[in-house]
Parts: sequence; C-alpha cells; structure tokens
Amino acid sequence: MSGERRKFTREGEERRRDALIAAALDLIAEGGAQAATVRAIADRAGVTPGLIRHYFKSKEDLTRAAYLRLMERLTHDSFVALESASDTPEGRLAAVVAASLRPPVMTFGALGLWAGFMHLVQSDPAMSDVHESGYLNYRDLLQALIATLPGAGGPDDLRQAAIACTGVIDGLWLEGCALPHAFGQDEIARIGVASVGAILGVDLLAHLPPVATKETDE
Amino acid sequence: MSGERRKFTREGEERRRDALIAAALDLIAEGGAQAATVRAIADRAGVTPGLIRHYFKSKEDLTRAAYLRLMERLTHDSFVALESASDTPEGRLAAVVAASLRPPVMTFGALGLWAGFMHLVQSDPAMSDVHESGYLNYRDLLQALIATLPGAGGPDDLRQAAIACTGVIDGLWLEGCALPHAFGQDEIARIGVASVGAILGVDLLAHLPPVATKETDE
DNA sequence: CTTGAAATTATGCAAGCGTATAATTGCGGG
DNA sequence: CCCGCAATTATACGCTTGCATAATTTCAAG
Repeated sequence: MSGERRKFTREGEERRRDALIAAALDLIAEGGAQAATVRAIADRAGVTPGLIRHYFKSKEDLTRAAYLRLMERLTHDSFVALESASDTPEGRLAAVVAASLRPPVMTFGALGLWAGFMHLVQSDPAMSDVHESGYLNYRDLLQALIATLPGAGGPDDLRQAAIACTGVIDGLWLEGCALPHAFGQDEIARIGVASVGAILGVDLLAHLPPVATKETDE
Repeated sequence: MSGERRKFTREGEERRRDALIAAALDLIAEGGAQAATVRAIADRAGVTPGLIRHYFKSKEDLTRAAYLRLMERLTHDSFVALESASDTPEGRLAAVVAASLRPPVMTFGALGLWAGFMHLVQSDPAMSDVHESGYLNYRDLLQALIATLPGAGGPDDLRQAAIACTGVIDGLWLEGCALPHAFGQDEIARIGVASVGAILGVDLLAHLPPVATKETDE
C-alpha cells in the first residue's frame, strides 16, 4: 500500500500547455508570483511537477507564455465590447474605454497578475518584448478608433492622443484595481470616458454604455 | 587564519535602519523583489544577516518600511518642483505634473520597485494601507493645486478632476518607465501636461517648465 | 582599568525552490 | 494481442531562503 503509483491519462499537448498556463495565472493572481512554484502549478493543473519541464524548457519559459496570454486576454476583453456597441464612432470608443475600466478587465486579481509579471519585464528582455508588443497593440487599436472620430487631427496629433488616452485608461485601471472600495459604483469608468472625451475634445459621456447586468434568467 | 571574526562599529539605530531600507530598495530596483533576500540586503548594507532581525521584527516588517519610504520619496520628488515654479496656479500645476513624468520620478528602476511591492499590496493588509494612504496623499496634494485654478468647479467636480489627473499621470508614468525608448525626449511630460490641461479646461502647455539641466559647473 | 549590557557576528537548521534523471504507465500501430 | 515509444510519475540532488540561537565584540559608564 506504499507504492501506489498515480493513475493518469494522456492529454493532447495543447490542452496540457493550456492547463499549465491557466494554473500559473490562477496562482499568481491569488498569491503573487512567489506563490506560483513549479509544484503548486503542477498540483493545480492536476499533474506532477516533472511534467512542466516536459512541455516548457524551463519555468521561465512557462512564465513568458503566461504573460503573453494575460496581455491577450486583457486586450480581448476590452475590445470585445465593440460587438455590442452602437455604430457611431463616439459610441464605439466609449464602449472600449468603459470595458477597460470595468470587470472583468478591471479586477483586483488582474492587478496582482500584472504586477507579478512586471518585475520580470525589467530583467528579462524576452518579457520586455512581450510587454512592449502588448502595449503597442492595445494603443494601436485605440488609435484606430480615435481616427474615426470627426475632426481627428494629423498623424502626430493622433499618436499623442492615443498615448494620452492609453495613459488615462491604464492609470485609472491601476487605481481601480488596487483600491476598489475607494471609488463609487462605476465611478472609474465614468471618469475614464469623460477624461478621454476631454482629451479628444468630444463629449463621450453621453455615449457611456450602461453596466452590463447578468443576463442569466431568473 | 580561519577564525578571523569580522570587525564592526556600532551605529545609531536610526542610521542602521536607514541603511538597511536603502539597501533593500536598491536591490529590488535592480533585480526585483526576489533579489532582495535577507543575505543580499545585509551584504549591501555592510552588515551580517542576523542584524536585520535585530532591527526589524521580520523581513516583512522591513519590506513595509521600505515601501513607505518609496512612496514618500516619489511624492516628495514630484512636489519639490513647486519650489522653483512660477507663482501662477497654472505654472505650479504644470511644474508638478512635469516633475512626476521626468527623472528622478519617472525611472526604469522606479517602476521595478513599485511593481515589486505591488504584488505584496494584494496579500498584506498593512501594505494595502500604506499604498492607499500614499495614493490619497498624492491625489489630495494635486487636488489642492487644481482648486487654485480660476474657474474650478464644486467639490464633486474637484474630486473627479483630481482622480482623472492622477490617473493620467500614473498611467503615463508607468508607460514611460517601462518603455523609455518608445517615446521621444520629454514627450511623456509634454503629453501629460497637455492632457491634464485638457481635462481641466486650461492651457497648461504654455506653462511647461523646461527640462532641468545639470547645474554642476564645468 | 574593569565591567556589563547592547550591538553585531557566526553558525546551524528546517523548509522550499528549480531541475535532472530514472522508473513506470498509457495507448496506438503492427 | 502485444510491443514500443511517448507521456507521465517518482525520486533525489544541490542550492537558497528566512529564521533562531549562541558566541563574540564594542563602547560607555563607573
């Protein structure tokens, strides 16, 4: 009864990699980067630690993959709001800004995740690349929306506007994540939409989409 | 020659605590939170590891003290710009915004420091308190400056304006720290001052203070 | 010049880390 | 049916971590 070796099933490579990445993100969100040990990740994913090294060259390798996925998820969750937005330029921009400053993008756990990775961005050039392309990707998408506004300026103005708007959004996101109880219900989203509007010289607040309520029937 | 015990001198309690805190900040800035081990901190401060526990109840205790000092330093370095600012409300506000988005506040190392601590803010309530009071302190100082502008609105407007302006500054600070080469010379500071001006409805860009050049003679 | 308390160092320990490697097991192709 | 290979587990190693404790040294007071 001592040597009961654990039963297992073979999963496809992609599913296993996904599960390991998801487990790592979960753990970092809960307890910071230091909680995401090889053993804890494996445990959460329902495998043994050795398997991690079978799918990832090193733990650093897994970390990079996880950060990449996080950035993709945040950007996706912000811009997926376009699907249910009105089709005016103002309405579409307001929808993205608001979505960036509401759950599930603006979340206590998301900040922990982001911060957990950020300190790696310093030391690891590969992580820095992931960060830069993630940031530029978001900003470019936002800039494309801004360009559709009536009275948009030249390329230089456009660039600066996009930098500024991404800045407000990021800053408010940060503070809303870190101190959720310091602000009123949806206050951050309203301030964000108003500020982006002020920077661009348009009234966006009139286009603020209402908070999405659960659409599960009752 | 084996048992040469290390010589030492007694320093005042305050100086030793200061040295240990400074060493911890240095190390986190250089290599992230994980680089600031008890042994490394002691080494950098020129003492042996045991001494840390003589001055701090635990490493966590030292960490809290270091975070507190960091927040104080960042706020101080931003608002010390008031000393050499013009005495118009616009000039003073622009000076603080610009100082927040230039060295030594906006620094690659500063971001690493901040991120290194941030993931502790999640798990440790005491750290969360330090963070909140640091944020509110900065915002209140900024709000006081905004209130001196001609045509400032009521308390509600004032609060929202302060939140928004702190948001832009924080967001731009973050991006400027993380991707220094992605922006032009002093570009972030200019965009920041312009954006804060746009949010408040005043032209601040005209009051942008020039970049301070080294005043060491040559 | 001695003495005693406080500051500092030295040593050791138990736990946890990432990684390497060998032993097993599941499972599809013959 | 079974055989071989890849997927997975198991075990062990060397290293580092934070912390506790005992041994020493400094320095001021008497």
